[in-house]
Amino acid sequence: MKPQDTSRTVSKSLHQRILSDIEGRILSGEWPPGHRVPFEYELTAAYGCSRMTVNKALTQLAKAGLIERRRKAGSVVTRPRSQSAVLQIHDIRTEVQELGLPYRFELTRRRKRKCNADDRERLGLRDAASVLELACRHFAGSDPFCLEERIINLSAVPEAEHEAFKDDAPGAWLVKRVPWSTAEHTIRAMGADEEIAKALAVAKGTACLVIERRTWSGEEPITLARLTYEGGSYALTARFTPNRN
Amino acid sequence: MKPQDTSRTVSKSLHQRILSDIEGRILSGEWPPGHRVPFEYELTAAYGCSRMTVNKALTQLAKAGLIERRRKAGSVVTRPRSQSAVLQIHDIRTEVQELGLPYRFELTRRRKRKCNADDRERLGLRDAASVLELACRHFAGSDPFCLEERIINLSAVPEAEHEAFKDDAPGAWLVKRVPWSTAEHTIRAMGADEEIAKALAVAKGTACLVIERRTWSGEEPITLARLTYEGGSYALTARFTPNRN
DNA sequence: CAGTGGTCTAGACCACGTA
DNA sequence: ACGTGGTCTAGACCACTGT
Repeated sequence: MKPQDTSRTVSKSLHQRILSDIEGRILSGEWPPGHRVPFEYELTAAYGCSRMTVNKALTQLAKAGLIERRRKAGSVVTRPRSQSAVLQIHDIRTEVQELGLPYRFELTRRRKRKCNADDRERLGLRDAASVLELACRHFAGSDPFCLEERIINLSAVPEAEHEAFKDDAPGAWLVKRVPWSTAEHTIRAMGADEEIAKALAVAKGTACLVIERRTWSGEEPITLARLTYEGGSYALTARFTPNRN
Repeated sequence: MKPQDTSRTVSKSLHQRILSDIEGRILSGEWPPGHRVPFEYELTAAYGCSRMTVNKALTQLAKAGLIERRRKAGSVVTRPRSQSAVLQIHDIRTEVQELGLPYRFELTRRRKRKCNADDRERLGLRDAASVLELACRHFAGSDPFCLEERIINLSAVPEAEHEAFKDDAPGAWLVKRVPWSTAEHTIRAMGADEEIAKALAVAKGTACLVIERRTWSGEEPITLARLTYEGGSYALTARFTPNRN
């Protein structure tokens, strides 16, 4: 591996440049999950530095969860993690199954369109990028559990355009394919309007928990999802240990 | 500084032991905010190791935000951070003032009592520890903004017993004094019952956002807070960049 | 100016896990 | 058994910053 162009990233320390280089290759998809990262001695040769320096970079990447390291076998790029690792939102299928209920979902809307001003503002899209607009209902047993409305940035995830979302719901499908680096959640309570009341089979005005999640890979926006849960049947848990290792 | 007793923490690497030792002194309050951490060369002598090893520990503590490092001046223990650094819940006073509204709060309940079974289960208290039970209304202008119900573990924070909470609301007071290491939030939507409707001056059944926050310092439970906001006027934002530095 | 942290080196030994 | 990562050393030079 040759060091990437680092003309923009001057004045950083060497181990940080090595870290950024590798992180860039992983987030860009050049090194997909399962790809073997060069051994320490290979990086040592590539960057012309000592082993301690590349070790520092690789150790940090491992702590960040981007790679897994094993003696003798070397380091490999990790599969994209579910968001649950950070904010304990499980994949909805898992959530439902942990309640001991059978899970199914149905896709209720699926169309490709140019992004509008609202999308651009909320997801930070540029110009007239294409997005895939989806809606989906998740069921726990025979009851609607969650209403999902989502747009996917097709310039970031072009393969979504021809995906039928038969086996995996859009969220689960994305998590499997796209490594994300930043997620922002906005959470609020809202009385169900007519449309939501109908979709979730609750009375109009019922308190609902609304979670909007925006996800980026590096600087590139990936998806914007709005999940609406009936308030009484759902709570969100987030546990933090600030930055500790 | 002498290395702490590490009989329980065998088989950890040396830099991890150094890190744990210092972290323990900070979280226990033995080294309060502003306290100067020993220089690297002092730790080198105390632990009989090389400078790289203590540097690794101190660098991690700085990344975790427990200490701040400055050349020539050494490292000092950081003031306890507001939770906003992690989950962007600001101190309520700040939240209100950012809306451009005058802030005030009133304490509506304050009593010391033995903890009951419910407290023990929810906060992980042991035996018959004493707790301080508080309730508090926060106002934005003349409108109630948030209802806060809280218990504080008096064995962890004994000085709370004689605190009047005149200038600082209980949450702000705690953040200033107690360094926390872990926080867990549970978030749900709930229709306002009679009591909440009255306290927040909204109609019964209005969708409200309820945040329960449990906080620990190391293993010791500190406080359990329940914050209830009127749904339409409030949203919570959390942004994550998983462990990246 | 002097003292501290930031970074890096060129070695070393060991533990672990795979082959 | 052997190759890799995990850890540590005893130096070094430099940048920053407070005095």
